[in-house]
Parts: sequence; structure tokens; C-alpha cells
Amino acid sequence: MTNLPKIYDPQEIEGKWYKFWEEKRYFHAEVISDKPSYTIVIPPPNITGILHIGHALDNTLQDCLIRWHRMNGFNVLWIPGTDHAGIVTELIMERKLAEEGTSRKEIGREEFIKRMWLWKSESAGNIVSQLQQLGCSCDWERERFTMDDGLSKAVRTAFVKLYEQDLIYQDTYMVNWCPQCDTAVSNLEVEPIEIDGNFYHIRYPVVDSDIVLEIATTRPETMLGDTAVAVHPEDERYQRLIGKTVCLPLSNREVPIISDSFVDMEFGTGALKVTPAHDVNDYEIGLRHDLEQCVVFTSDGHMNENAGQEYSGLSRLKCREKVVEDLQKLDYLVKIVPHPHAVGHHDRCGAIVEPTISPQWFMNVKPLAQRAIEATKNGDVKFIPERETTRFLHWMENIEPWPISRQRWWGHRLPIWVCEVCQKSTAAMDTPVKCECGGTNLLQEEDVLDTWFSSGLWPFSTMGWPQKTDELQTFYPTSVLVTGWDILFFWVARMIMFGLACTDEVPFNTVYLHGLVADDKGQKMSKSKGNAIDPLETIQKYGTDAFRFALVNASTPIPYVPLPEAQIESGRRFTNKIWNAARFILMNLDKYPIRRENLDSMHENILEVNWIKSRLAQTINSATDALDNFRFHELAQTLYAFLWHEFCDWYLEFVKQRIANNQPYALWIAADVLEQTMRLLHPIMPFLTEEIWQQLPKDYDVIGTNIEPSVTVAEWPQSDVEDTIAEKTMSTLMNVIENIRSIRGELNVPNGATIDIHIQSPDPMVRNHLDSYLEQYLPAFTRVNDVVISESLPKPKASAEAVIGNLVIYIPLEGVIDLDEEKTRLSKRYQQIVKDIKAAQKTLENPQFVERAPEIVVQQKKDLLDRLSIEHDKLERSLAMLDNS
RNA sequence: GGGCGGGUAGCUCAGGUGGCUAGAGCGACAGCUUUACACGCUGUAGGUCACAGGUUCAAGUCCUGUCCCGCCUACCA
Repeated sequence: MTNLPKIYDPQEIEGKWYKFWEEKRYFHAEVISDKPSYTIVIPPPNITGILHIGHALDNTLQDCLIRWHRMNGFNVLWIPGTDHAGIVTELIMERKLAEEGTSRKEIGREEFIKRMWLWKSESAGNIVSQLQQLGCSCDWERERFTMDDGLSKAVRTAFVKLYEQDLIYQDTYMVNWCPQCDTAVSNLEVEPIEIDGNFYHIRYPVVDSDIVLEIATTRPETMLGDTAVAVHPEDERYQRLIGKTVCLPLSNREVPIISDSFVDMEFGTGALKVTPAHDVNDYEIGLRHDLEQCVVFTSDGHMNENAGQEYSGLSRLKCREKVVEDLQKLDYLVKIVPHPHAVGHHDRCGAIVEPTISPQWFMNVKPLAQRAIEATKNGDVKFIPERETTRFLHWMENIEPWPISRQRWWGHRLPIWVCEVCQKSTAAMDTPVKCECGGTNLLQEEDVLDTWFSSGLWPFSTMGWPQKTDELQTFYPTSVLVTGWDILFFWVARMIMFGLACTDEVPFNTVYLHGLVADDKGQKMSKSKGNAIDPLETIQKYGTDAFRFALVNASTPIPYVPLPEAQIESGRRFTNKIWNAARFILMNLDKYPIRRENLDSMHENILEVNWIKSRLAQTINSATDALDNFRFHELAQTLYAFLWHEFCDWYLEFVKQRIANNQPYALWIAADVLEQTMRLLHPIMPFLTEEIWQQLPKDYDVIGTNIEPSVTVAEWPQSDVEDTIAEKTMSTLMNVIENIRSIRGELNVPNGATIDIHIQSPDPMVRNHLDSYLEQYLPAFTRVNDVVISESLPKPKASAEAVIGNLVIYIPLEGVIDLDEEKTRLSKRYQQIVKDIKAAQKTLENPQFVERAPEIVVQQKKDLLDRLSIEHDKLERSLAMLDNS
């Protein structure tokens, strides 16, 4: 006997089914298969991280695609894994060390790395089990980590390969330096943040002259490192000063006045202090004029001895204060003007980035970008939404060398060895025995590679590259990459470039970039803002399937997708609705078990059965179409509307009546429709659908087949043909019912009161259908007592009425009806119709419309006008009668 | 400075290639303990689709301009 709880309890079933799937190895992909491959590599989350809302969305969408393709008969592989996340992870470890009263430098590289691995092994399981809680059907037997041996070998191979092509080189150049993390970072990791800064106007006295040059700067402390002042060559104000020198206040050094067309005459005072060691533009100017590079900062953001005794040892900020103070004291400061401007901050630690000259390893990505551009333009890789293509191409076309070395420890150490004798660098897979010069003492480069270097190889390093593995053969290039648009440049761009460089192929054919989850104010959810939903708490509270449904439903093509709590609640209500629909069907199946022999002899032509089959067919089509085009919101909407508002609101209500009349056929169809709907919903709601699917009887075959051991590997439903006649008839029937309900409601007919209705329709087919259905159903649907249907009937006295095309419903309500209220009700409808008629007439009276619009559109308009006109006339007559009574 | 996205019901959003009387969820209001579900059922109200032009037989949808909001990008010190 089926005895299900009234309220769906997700806790009860989720763990059970995940275990079942794993035991059956449904998520495992075989290398040898005659099915076509469908592959996704997970954008690897941080190894020590925990699941946040962004992961939840990203992986839910991937799981939808994966599960859908699995049901569609593909050989599906979803490779999971994690990323070592160099800088962030080190930062957290350093915080831990600080709590213990020690530091990275104090314990040394070896010990530090040891601690990192230890921590890794402790926390590695977190994110994995969280992804499992989310229901992700990854092939866990193929889980990877960026610092695994195989993947590390891929890193070295790629490095050596690119080094040998001169695409990786060492150079001393100006890079973004994070004084807090003590490492170089790339442009992408620098976040410009608008701050309320100032413009400091400072006097620079010209030597051997009483002229004083006024310069304006936002960073007065850098003047300690000035080695020139630049003006525009055509600036008449300053032309005669070019070639002279100024005396640098505070440091009292003499520096030249040079001319360079970089200087903007309109901006500031038109005179620019030049600090080649601490500003990118100044650096370039310095190179052009062969200026000295005077370094005044230490790598941890303090002033060094070049800044002068007064300032040496001060922090950047303290130094600025003191410089301004001293300038004021010595009367060099003209004024301070508020000047808001953007300052680069390190996106990982938030420290202000310092442009610094330092020897770093770079990757010349320009030639690789060129290939990526070509691959994009010829369609080898496609971006969804399409607008992302423009963004991608723009970035690729303006790409700059990528600094890949980081002065950190946790990551892949550069496979570069430097000879102690000749100082020459050698790139190699393993420590070389000796150098070209014969030297045998070679030391490996201390730096590690940017984490994105190894992540960029992820689509193929996870499959065993550089070896020619069967995995690569079968699953590469992968099918699609799914991630948020915010990491298009970080990951996707690098994956494409590396893919082309290393494998000569784009690593995926499609890139789907989804939005970022935002709070109700449209702000991106993030931990630091404190506005984030915790996925694990949410799952706890609402259940995984409800959460997943909310995420999929929120996935419209906009850049920031809002996910208010109400939407998750709505998801939970939906799971409960599904649960109860299943409960209703299962409980009744106990009383009316399905019998194949009965089924065969009962293929009756039942209106509601034909209707729901037709609706299901359309639902299958639009769900498939939505998935085909990554329209996740539409997928969720379609299934929600079908299941709730057609299957539950209408079909199951019919089933109740059938059961009451001892006719279980419609119930059995309900079971079958539910079974197929569970398959349609499975990619979104894996747990609930499996639970219900397993409980449904499997020894029958009504519409589809149901013989697989799990919905996970059941076939995606095939759509039947639509039945337009059943849909049309049903729509009339539903209309009649809705109108009666509406009248009851609006005219305040007491709830318990039964009513009679008279229906007149000139259409014999309609009359026939209504005759056979209404009598049976109306009592239950609208508490109707007696139904009279005819071609023409006089309007009963004191009756309310509704007009549906050429069909009229009268409800005699003598003694109940308030004529004024009825008049108001009808006039409202009447006025609306008049308006609609006018609009339709206007269109049809336009000869050009009739001439140029497609025939079907014209016909539709005509039909509409006909329908409206009939209603109009009938209403007009009724209103006149009401006036006379 | 360049580029992109958005402005549709009280709120959050749907409305692929222009063509049904502009939709949903949530909220509001009214009424229902109808034996699957009160995480429910039934009904009602609520929109000059930011503004101004234009293209078209036809514009929420395409074009131009304007005004807001958000984001990305850029070396203006």
C-alpha cells in the first residue's frame, strides 16, 4: 500500500540515490564506445575552497547538459577536479601561520610546501562532497588536480615547447607588483578601484633661472624617484625650458626637462614629472630618452635608501604624508585639489598594486591570440550568448605579453635551470645534467607559474596530454565549456590559446557563459559583501532539487541573475507539488493497478487523454529546444507550466472524475505522462525525479517505454504528434468552466449553492462535445446541477451570461443575482471588446495590410474580428435587455 | 574616452529571426479545511512596454537620438 508523506522531504532521499548512481557507475564514461562523445571539463574550483553560489549555478547548468546528453544516448564524460589556486591559497595559509606566530619565510619553502600538501589532503574532499550533494554527475574516477604528476608533466611540456618556440622568455620589464603578496601579477589580476584622491601641485624650480615649473601629481611620494620632467614639444609655454634642468625639491637632485609627445598639454599643468621606475608611461618615456631608473620602493611597499635618509623605511602611505608635509614646510606645495581617480588593487588581497621593474618570465601570447581569433572568426569556437564574441575578440586583439612567473612557492616551479658558470638558462622536463658550456651546477628557477598557466591546459592535461591517450582520442576536443562571463579572459581565452598551441585544436566547440548570481539589489553575490546565499544552507533548508530548479529558472541571458529567496521557495513548492501529484497517482494505482490486457482493450478516444498527450508532445519539443539552445530559464518555465497548470490543474482533476466513475484508463495515462515528465525534469531535479520514477510501475507500455533501471539512463522522451482538434475542443471546455467560475465569484454566488446553466452554440460538434463532457464534469468543476445545451435558447430570466465566441452561457440566478453588478460586469467586458474590435478593424481596413501581410496573418486577424464581433453583438443585446428589465 | 547590457504589472523578470486580445513567479485583494498538495484550490485587480523621432501594411521587438541604471575596457599624470 502506498503510504507517502504529505510533504516532500528531500533529506530522506537525496543521499540514497547519489549512492545508488555511483554504485551503478552511471557517471563513468568508457573510452571505447560506439556512442558519440559528449564531454565537459569542470572549471576547477579551488582545492581548499568551499562551494559558493557561483559554483552552484555553474555546476547545476553543467549537470543539466550532462544528464540530458546521457539520456540522449551520448557517451558522456564530465571530468571533475580542482585547481591549486596559488596566491589565494597561500594567503590563507599565511594567515594560519601568522595565527601560530610564525610565517612563510620563517618556516622556509620546503616546510611551507609540506604544510600546503597536508592542508590540501585535509580539505580536498570538501568541495567534492559538496558537488555530490548538489547532485553533479561527474566521473569521479577521473578526478584531477592541477598539481598531480600527470598534469604537472603537461605544464612542463607546454612550457618547454613554448620556450623552444621563443614564445616564453625572460625580460626585465615593468610589471604590476603586489607588495603584500610579494609577487608580480598580471593586468587581469589588477582591479582598478575609484578612490577619492588628490592632485598635488608642486613647484619644481628651474636651475639657473627664476622660473618655477608647476607640476601636478596624484602620487607625490614618487617624486623622490623622478629623473626628468617632461613637457609637450609643441607646448609654447614651456618650449624655451626644454634642455634646461630643474632642481627636484626634497632630494635636491638636478633632473632634465625633456620633451615628449606623450604629455597631454591640456591635462594638469601640462608638465609631467617622470618616474621611470614606478610608472608604466614614465617607464616608456624613460626608455625613449635614456633616463635613469631610480627605484625608491622596496618589494614590500616601503621606501628604500634611494628615497633619502628622511624617508627610507617609511611605508608608501606614511611617506606620502611626510613628503606633502615637507613640501608645505619648504613652500614647494602650491595646492591640493581633490581628484578622484582609479587605482589598481590586487584582486586577491586588495593591496594597492605597485608598478615595478623586475625580471620576470613572460609569454608572448600575440601569435597564439591570432590563432584564437581565427578559430573564433571561422566558427571553430562559438560563444553563447553571442555578444561575448565581441568582447572576446576585442580582448584578444589588444592582448599584451603575459607575465607568468610568480614569486611564490605553491604551484609549478618553472622548468628553467640556470648554469652557475655561464648564467645561461635551459628549459627542460627534468634537471639537466650539464649546461652547454659544460658546467654541471645548474639551479632551478625559484619562481612558480601563474595558476592560470596550468588551468589553461586543463581541457587536455586532464586527459593525459602530452601522451596520446585513448581519452584524448575519444573525448577531445570537448563539447562545451560552461562558466561565468567574468572569467572569459582568465580561463577561456587561455584554454583556447593553449589548446591551439599544444594540440592544434580548439579545446571546445562551444563556450556557454552564464550570468553571475546577484542579490535583490542587483549586486553580485560575494562572501566579502556578505550578501551571498550559502548553497549548503540552502540545500539543507529547501532541498537540492528546489535549489537547482531555482538556479535553472533564474538563468536568463542577462549578466546578473537575481536569486531572491522567494524564488527558491517557489522551487520548493514546485517539488512539493510534483511530490503530491505522484502521491495522488500512486495511491490510486493501488486501487486500480495497471493491466496491460485492459490497456489494450481500452484505447478509447478520450478527449482529455488526447489533450494531455498533445500538451506533453509540445512540452517535450520546447524543453528539447530550450536545452539545445542553452535557454535554461525557458526549460524551467516550460516544465513548470506544463506540470502545474496543465497536468495538475486540469488533467488530474479529470482523472478524479474518471476514477469516481470507475474508469481508470485516464489514471494510467496520468502515470505514463508523469513518468515522461520525470524524465524531462531529471536534468534539473535529479533526486526527486529518480525517487518518483522508481516508484512508478514499470510493467506497462502506454506511450513510452519504462524499462531502464534508473531515470538517469532512461531515454529522453520523444514527442508524439500534436492533436490540434483535442486542444481546440479542450480549450472551449476550459473556457466554459472558467467563465462559470468567474461568474460565480464575481456575482458572489454562495459557495455551497448549486446552479443550472444553459448553453447555446450553433456548432453541432461543439454541442456534442459539451454534451458528453459537461454533464459529467461540471458538477465537480463548478458545482453545476443541471446543464441544458441547445442550438438556440431564450435567455432565462435574471440570468448572468458569458460569451465565448459564438457560444453563450446563461446562468439563471433569479433571487441571487444583483442586476447592477451583472451589468457592470458585462459592460466591462463589452468596453474591452469594443476597443479590441476597433484595433482589429483598423488593421483590416488598411488595404496595404491585406495586400502585403502573409495570408495566414490576415486570416488570423479576420477570425479574431469575427469572434469579437459576435461577442460584441451578443453582449450589446444582453446589455439592452438588462436596461429594459 | 571607447564598448556592452538593462529600463515591460507594486517587486523580480520572460517575451530566438517584427504579426495571436503583452506573459510568469512573488506580492496585493476576495472567497474556499473540495478526501494529492494550505508548500494547496478558485477568482479579481494591476501595464501609454523609459522618452522623442524614424523604417514598415504591422514595432515591446528593427534604426537614430535623448535621459537614467549597471558593467566591461583604456597610460590622461
